[in-house]
Amino acid sequence: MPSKIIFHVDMNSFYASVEAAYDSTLMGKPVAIAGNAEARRGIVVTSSYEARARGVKPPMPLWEALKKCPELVVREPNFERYRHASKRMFQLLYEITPLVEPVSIDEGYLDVTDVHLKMQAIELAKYIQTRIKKELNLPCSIGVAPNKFLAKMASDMKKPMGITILRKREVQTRLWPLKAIEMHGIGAKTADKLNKLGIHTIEDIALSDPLYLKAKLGIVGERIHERANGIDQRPVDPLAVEEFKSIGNSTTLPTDSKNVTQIKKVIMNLSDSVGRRIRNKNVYAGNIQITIRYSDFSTITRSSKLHHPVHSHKEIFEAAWSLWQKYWSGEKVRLIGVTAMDLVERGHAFKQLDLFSYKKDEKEEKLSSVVDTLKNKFGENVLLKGTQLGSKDRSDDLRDKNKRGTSLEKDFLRKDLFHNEKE
DNA sequence: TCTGGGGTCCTAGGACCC
DNA sequence: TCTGGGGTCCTAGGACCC
Repeated sequence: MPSKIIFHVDMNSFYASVEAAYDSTLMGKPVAIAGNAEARRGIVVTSSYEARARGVKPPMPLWEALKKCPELVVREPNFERYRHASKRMFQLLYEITPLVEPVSIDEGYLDVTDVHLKMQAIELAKYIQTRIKKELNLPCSIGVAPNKFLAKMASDMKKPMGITILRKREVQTRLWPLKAIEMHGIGAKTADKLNKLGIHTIEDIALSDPLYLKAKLGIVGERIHERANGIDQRPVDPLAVEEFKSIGNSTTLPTDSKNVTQIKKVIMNLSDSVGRRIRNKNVYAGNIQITIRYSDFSTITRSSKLHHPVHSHKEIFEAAWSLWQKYWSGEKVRLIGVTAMDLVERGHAFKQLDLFSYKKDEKEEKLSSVVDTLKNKFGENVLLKGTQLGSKDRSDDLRDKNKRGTSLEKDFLRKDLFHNEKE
């Protein structure tokens, strides 16, 4: 199979950059975006490069950031603003190809294998980066590679405003020297485990026996062994963005509390908000979950399957409240969350049999409709030879069963996980 | 004055069924 | 003479990411 050309576009310090683009007096200053700023209970979600130079980086608690850098300019997040900037950024990417997979508010993959412009990949990357800078006044880094994993690793190598090409044959020289924890998908816990096994670098992972890694780490072990060797078969999936599995809201209280009246109100508000969000998406919840975090940060989740899927804030609240009454320990609470799970689309909420029929070609239909939509929007000329119609991968099996047919137009860039970033 | 809020995927145990 | 071996569903927690 001929190799692909995948881009990973990663916005630099996205929230802080958007704020600076919006208010030019922030340019060149140490800026931090942090929630809960008055209560000083928040964390730094994003910081400008000037702030990073003084040691202020996510996810540092705000009080600590201010100690390090007293002249830090602190802004509360303005998601409206960030979603708008994000939408414009992705629109620009869709002008290049419909094979765009947004993964969060500020990053996405592009499969540009079949984009035939009279440009080399590097020139195309430069073109995209320049346009985003010129038109939105926002910096980004782009990784160029034969698959998603390598593209992601590449985009991390030069920031801000970097373009990095990572070829398969360069994996040994450029990827292998990195520490294990720098691999996308390896966090603190896994890095710890690996270190205890004497595995410290990506090279160590690549050269380990895959069966040994699998025995120690399960499927994660298998996966990191492949990735360390530069292998990643996941296709760029432009439809992934509309596949919701859960929708939830949570909040940290201004101060820890065991005041039931106050907490009841909070649960009502969270239920309202979750209800509004699932109604906007025309889905019903078959399962409601609450999250309780106590003062000592210990966190429990409790959920229960409902007899029939629900839609209204009242029903969501009732389910959440009864879980609370049943499971609250009586200790002071720090955070409360309410989440809708087992989402089913409107119209399918009261029957289930059709889940296994006529889902087969849904994905292809949807992809065609994306292509049509984009053609209407941007014209024929920009696109496309072999789009991924008929491509087969993991999404042909289990995941299709859960897919829901919400309106692509409406939901396209509004996936609500598009709320946060970290770097 | 510790540690936000939005998600996904994976694992593991028990209930239940044949 | 104590009892196999599937499989699915449900629930809870953990790891990870932005």
